[in-house]
Amino acid sequence: MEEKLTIDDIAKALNVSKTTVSRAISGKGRISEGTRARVEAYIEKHNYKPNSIAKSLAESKSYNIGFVMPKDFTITDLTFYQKCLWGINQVAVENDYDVLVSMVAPDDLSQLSRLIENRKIDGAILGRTSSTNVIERFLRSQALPFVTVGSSVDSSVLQVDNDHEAACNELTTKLLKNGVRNIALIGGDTQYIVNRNRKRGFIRAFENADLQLHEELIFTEGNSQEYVENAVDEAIKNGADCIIAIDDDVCVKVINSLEMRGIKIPNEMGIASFYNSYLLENAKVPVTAVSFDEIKLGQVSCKTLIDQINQEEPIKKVLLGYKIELKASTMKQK
Amino acid sequence: MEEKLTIDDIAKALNVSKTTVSRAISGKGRISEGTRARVEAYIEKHNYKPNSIAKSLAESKSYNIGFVMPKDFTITDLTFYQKCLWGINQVAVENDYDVLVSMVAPDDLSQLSRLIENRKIDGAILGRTSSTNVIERFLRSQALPFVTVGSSVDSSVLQVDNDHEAACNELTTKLLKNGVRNIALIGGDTQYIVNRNRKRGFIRAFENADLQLHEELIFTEGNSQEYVENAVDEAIKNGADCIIAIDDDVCVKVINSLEMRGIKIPNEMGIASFYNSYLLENAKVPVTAVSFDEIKLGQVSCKTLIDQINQEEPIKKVLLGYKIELKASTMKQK
DNA sequence: CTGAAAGCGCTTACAG
DNA sequence: CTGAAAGCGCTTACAG
Repeated sequence: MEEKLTIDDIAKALNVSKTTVSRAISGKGRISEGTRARVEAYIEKHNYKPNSIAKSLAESKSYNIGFVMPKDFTITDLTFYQKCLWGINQVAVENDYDVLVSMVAPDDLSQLSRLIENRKIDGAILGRTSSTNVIERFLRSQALPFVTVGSSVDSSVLQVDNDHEAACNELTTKLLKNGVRNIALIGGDTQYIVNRNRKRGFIRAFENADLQLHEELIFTEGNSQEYVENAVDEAIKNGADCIIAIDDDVCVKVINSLEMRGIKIPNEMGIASFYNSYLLENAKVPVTAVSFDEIKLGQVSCKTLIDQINQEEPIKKVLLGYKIELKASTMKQK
Repeated sequence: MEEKLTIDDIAKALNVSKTTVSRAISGKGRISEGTRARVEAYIEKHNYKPNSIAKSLAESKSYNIGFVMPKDFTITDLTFYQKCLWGINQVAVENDYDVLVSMVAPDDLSQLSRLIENRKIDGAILGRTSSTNVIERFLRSQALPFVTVGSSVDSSVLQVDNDHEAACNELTTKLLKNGVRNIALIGGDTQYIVNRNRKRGFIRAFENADLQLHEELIFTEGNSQEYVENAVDEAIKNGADCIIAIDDDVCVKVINSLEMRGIKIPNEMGIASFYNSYLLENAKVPVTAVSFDEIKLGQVSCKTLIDQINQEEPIKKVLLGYKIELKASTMKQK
């Protein structure tokens, strides 16, 4: 391997000053087209790559952003984060940033705080928001720019989210139009805002359609196997004709529960879900589901963050769209 | 927020030189216990945090390691990587490193190469190895220290792996002792070394037991729905009495296929799998499976890498253990 | 045991 | 449009 070139080497070789070389590279400050081109040609030819650490030190910027994800993820979350990360990374790279991963728990922000103390990141993207917004408050106390993926209870926070409320509202409305009336909503922890928003959309659909909401069919305080099984039992007992699962993981549990109880999908019970992930692929019946563009979500949140880091007046709140696909799981056969 | 302290501030406040402060912090070089303690006390009191970027520049080290994962992951992979990452991160932090994530494809090493060009990482951990070992060769050409999680075809590479061959061998042996004879092996792409190793362990079990291996029951060239379904059909046709799935994802597909064909587990067909992940939780029958300690794998590979970065003569190849749990899916009821 | 000084490789006021 | 010089905040030979 050849020795790494420095800006100094280039300056000497080209008989100009380091300042000039630096300007030619960054494009900042006045510089004649001629010199710029000469420098560029030299760089191209000798495959010069600036030392990003030196740049960082001089500019007091790390050119890294942190993607903060919770330690306690479910499998659905995981694929979600992964796709998000993919989008984030794409935009980050385009803007000359790299992405550091940080795993936190509400009671353990040590990893994140270490990253900040060490000045390793210029900003952060929060993968999950909760109603306690501890992480948001922490980041603000550290004066670190950040964006949340998912809505925050704190409206002053930059946030990029799917429009979960509208999505759940539209899904529910479609199902109601399809003829079911006693729709159950199962799963989720209303500590998380995403679940609150879906619930709100669900309730609103009944209001808009002037139909009676069945409170006794709402089970939104858990995701565990036991919780879901129990919810399914209750739903059946209370006359549900359709179940909306809060995510694909819960959906799989619901499907298994129904199967064990000998209840046929869709004729005896309709099923719909959120995310339309890999998990539904193995289901016997194609499942009606809302899907989101997680990669886009990552891209937009990353762009928003970088704009903020660069003081470019980012938009405060962005809501992305969704797609609803009605499939066999909610189409009764005559 | 108060202004960030620098080593210079401390030196002035304490009436010593920067050199001394630096030494007190790093522990390198001779320094009297008294001054060391004074510096330490000051640091503690004023919550001084060194600027890691300046340190990086002075030492030409980034104190970052890259975790390289493939773009084209399956869901099983994903949870695997996640746990691994968790272990890696733990050890990294203990050693003052942070972890950058890089996603690559065999035909697109751009992200990784960018990270290296920008000197953003001091070493890398490869999450997946393939028989083409393109990434290994690339990293070597860049003279970057690295470790593979999983075995490499290139024996000169530092590698940390589960002992897949022994694991599959022991699993197969146990099943044979249990009385089944016509064991099928389904799933996996022998381009990946892990799958080759398992296959080898599988074959060896038959040799050791002096039993006839059924070549027509081996289907190790794919993971897709179609491939697995077809393999299951063939296996049934060829008289299999037990199926070993190459991973939990394949296992779920196998279970679904069997169910659709009305074949009962375990009485008509035994089932066993690898990883024992979340995916098996929703199965109706508890599934016999080999499980690994992915977090440990991450920890060990990270330690190995850091040792290499620090020129501390790491071990060339480490094989970690496994655990086999026999469950209902392979216990015929009388 | 301690310090003055040079260096890591960039950026950026400031002066021309 | 261009350059000399100072600075970002550390580390580390070298000398004492």
